[in-house]
Amino acid sequence: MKILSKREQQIMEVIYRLGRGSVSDVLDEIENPPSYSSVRAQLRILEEKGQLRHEEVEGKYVFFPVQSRKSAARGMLSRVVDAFFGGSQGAAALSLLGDEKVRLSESEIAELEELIRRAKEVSK
Amino acid sequence: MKILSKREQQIMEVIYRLGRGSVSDVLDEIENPPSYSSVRAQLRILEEKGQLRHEEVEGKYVFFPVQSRKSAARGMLSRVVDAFFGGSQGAAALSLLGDEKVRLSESEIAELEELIRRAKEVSK
DNA sequence: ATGCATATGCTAAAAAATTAGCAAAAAGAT
DNA sequence: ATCTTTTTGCTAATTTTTTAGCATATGCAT
Repeated sequence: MKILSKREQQIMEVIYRLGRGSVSDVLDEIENPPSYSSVRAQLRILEEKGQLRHEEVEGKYVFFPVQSRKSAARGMLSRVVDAFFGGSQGAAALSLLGDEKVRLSESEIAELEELIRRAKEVSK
Repeated sequence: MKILSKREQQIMEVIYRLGRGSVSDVLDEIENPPSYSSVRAQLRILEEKGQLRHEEVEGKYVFFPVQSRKSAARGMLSRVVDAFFGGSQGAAALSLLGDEKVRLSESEIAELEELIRRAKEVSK
């Protein structure tokens, strides 16, 4: 996937956080926002670039990502993993989980245990 | 931390991957590279912005990041976690570990088990 | 010592990104 | 019905980013 400009990235992050949104929705989520016009232009550009699509809902355009949140997340994570963890997803995951403030839910713990079980199977 | 431009990001990623590097080192790591001059200018700008420092080694400048790899990694990860996982580091870690291609080393497995033990303690 | 390769410093040009402005349509309120 | 608000379409101006160019210094080989 092509690298996006700063503002474009910011807007994509908003869209992924919201799931979908109109120009105003996006505008409201931006810290020191540019004009309504500018946000509009960015959304149009992102649609041209194939990152977004829109549908008309009650007279206004609602934008949503073409790529699923999951696959976009994978893409972003793998970039960080490559740059900072030498491509090791395990190391990156440990960095995330090693944070003091992390609190895992029961189901997350269960999933982790399952993953570990499988990892052990594989390495046998 | 201020958001960097596309080229600046690309160069920071190279620097973090390499640990440190001269203009040529960085140039060699870029796919469709601009001129030597351009890379030089970017490095200078990144130094002005406080992202990099340099020292002179055998007549040439070697650039290295001001922020440690670890803390830069945390920053990048937390951005992705916020945008795509609603701030849940656990969910992000599971996404990383859930990848089919992941192969965990024995020590990584041990660390994970230790983390889980502690997580269970906390939730008791 | 001359020429070549590889550095940096500085600056200006070119390209891309970002923003705002104006016209017009549609929806809602009075 | 008219006024106000919110919307889109289009376009132009501004700002930032990205790039290259020229002058100059240094090390190395001839």
